Amino acid sequence: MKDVTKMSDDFDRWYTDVVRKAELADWSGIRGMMVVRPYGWAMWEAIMRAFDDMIKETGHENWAFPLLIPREYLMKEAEHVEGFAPEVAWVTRAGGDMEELEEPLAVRPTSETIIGPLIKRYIQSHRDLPKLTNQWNSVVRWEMRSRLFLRSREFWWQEGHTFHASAQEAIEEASMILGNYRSIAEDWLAVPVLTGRKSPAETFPGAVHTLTVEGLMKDGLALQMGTSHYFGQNFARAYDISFSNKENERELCYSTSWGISTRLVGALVMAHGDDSGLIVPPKVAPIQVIVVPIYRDDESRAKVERFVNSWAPELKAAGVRHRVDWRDERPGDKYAHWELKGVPIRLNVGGRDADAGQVEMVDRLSRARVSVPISGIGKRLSHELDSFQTKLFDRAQQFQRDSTFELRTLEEVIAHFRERGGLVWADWCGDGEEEARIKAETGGVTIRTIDESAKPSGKCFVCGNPAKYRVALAKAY
RNA sequence: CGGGCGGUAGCUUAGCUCGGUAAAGCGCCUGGUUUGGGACCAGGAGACCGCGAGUUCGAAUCUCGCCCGCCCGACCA
Repeated sequence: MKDVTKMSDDFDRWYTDVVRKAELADWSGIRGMMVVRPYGWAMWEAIMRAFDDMIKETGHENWAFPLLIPREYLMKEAEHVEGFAPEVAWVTRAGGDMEELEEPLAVRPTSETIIGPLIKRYIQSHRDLPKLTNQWNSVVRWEMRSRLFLRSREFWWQEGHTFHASAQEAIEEASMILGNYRSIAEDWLAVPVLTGRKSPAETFPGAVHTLTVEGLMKDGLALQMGTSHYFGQNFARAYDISFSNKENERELCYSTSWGISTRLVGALVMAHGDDSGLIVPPKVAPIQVIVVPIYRDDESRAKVERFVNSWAPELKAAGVRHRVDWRDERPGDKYAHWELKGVPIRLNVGGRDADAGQVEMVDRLSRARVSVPISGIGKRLSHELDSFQTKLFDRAQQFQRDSTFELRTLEEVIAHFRERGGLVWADWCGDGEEEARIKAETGGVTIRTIDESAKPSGKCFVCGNPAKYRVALAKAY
C-alpha cells in the first residue's frame, strides 16, 4: 500500500504518490484547492523562518493587507490587469440572502493593487522611504490545470512590496532579494539554481524587469522557484504613490515586489526524491533523525529504552530534530516508512548496540550502515546532517551539470528537446516574435532566464543575426 | 476552458455489457505468536456504490445533469 510508482515509469504519478503517501498534502475535493498536511507545512515553516529572518535583517516588516480587492483598485495598472484578469476569482454576493454586491471584490491573486492605494497614506516624505513591507498569506489564482504544490488555485507564499526614493535603490532591492531566494533554494533546499532576468514574454505584468530563480527537476523540467520584480514607477503612477523629496518636489516612488511560495515544497520533492520516496534536506526537515528501537520482548524493550533515554537529550541539546519511533510495528516497516518520508538519518538501536554503547547509523542517501559510539552522538549527528545537506546539494548540482547543454541553432534545440529535457544555453538576439516562435516550434520550450553576467559570443540561434543575450532554454512546469 | 478516461470501505480494485440492495487484497481495531529490512494466526469494525434527477416492481449497473480526479491540448505573470 505504501509503494509508490517508480520515477522511471511515470514521473508525474511518482510525484503525486510521494506527496500524498509521505503525507505532505492532498486534494480537498474543491477543485484545485489543496490541504497541506503537517509534515508538508512544517517544511514550509522552515522556509518561512529562514526567509523571514533574512528580510528582518535588512529592515523589512511584516504587514497584513486585505484579502479582497475592490475592482476599481485592481483595474488601475493596465498591463497588470491584462496579465491577471484570466485567473482572478471574484466575490459578487454576500450576506444571508446572497445579495449582489454593488462592486465586485477580487480575491487577491497578488497584492500590488491593494497595497498600492493603501500604502500611499504612510508615505509622505523621503524620510518615510524606503518602505519595506512583506506579508505572509495565501492567494487565489483560477488555474485551469492543477498539481499539488506546483499549481493550485490557492497557495501560500510571502509577497514583499517595497517603495523607494530612487530607481537605483529599488533595482538593488530586487536583486538583493533574488540573492536571498538563491540562498533559500541552494543553502536550505539544496537545489542549485540559475538566476537571471526574465525575457519580455515571461516578465511579470506591470514590471520593468523580473528576476528569477530557476531550478531543474529530476524529470528534466525547469521550475521557477521565486521571482523578484522591479516596477520602476509603473505602480506608483497608477496609484499616485509619491513623496516630497529633499528639494521639496513631489516625486513618484520606485517599487518592487517579490515572492516565494509553497511551490518550493514541490521543488524539494522533485529535485531530490527517489523510488523509495522523499529525501528531505536536513535544514528544512521536520524530523532530521529518526530512532528505530529494535527489541523482542518487554525486557529487551526496557533495556533499549533505558539506553535511548540515556543519550536522546544530547541530540536535543545539539539542536538535532529527532524522534524515537516506539510504534508497535516491525523494524522493517519503520525503515520503509521513514525512507518514504525522507528523513535524512536513521538510527537503528537494538540490544546489541546498547551493550556495545553504540548505534547503527543509516543515511537516506547512501543507506550505508555505520556503527557509531554514543559518546559525542549529538555533535556527531549534527556534523552528519551538515554533510548530508552538502552531499544532497552536490548530487543535485552534478545532475544539473549533466543536464546542461550548449546549442547553436533552432534545429538543434528542437531535436534536443524531442529526445530529452534539461537546460540548454544558447545565444539570442532578443526579438519578441522569435520568442513566441521558439515556444511554438519546440513544443513548449521557453526562455527561463537571461544570464546578464555573460556575453554572447555567437549568433542568434533562431535568426542567425548577431546575438545580444545568453539565454537558458527549458521546458518548464 | 476543449477532447478522452475514470469515481464502489482509509487505499487499490472486481462487480456494470445482460438491473434483484455489494466482493477481494492491503490498511484499521482486538487477542495471540513475532520483531536487526516491508511478519503470521484468529476474530472484528468499516460502503448514503461521487451528488441529484429520471426510467423501472426493483438501479452500483440503464438515461440525463452536475461535482471531483487523471491524461492530452489551450492557458499559466
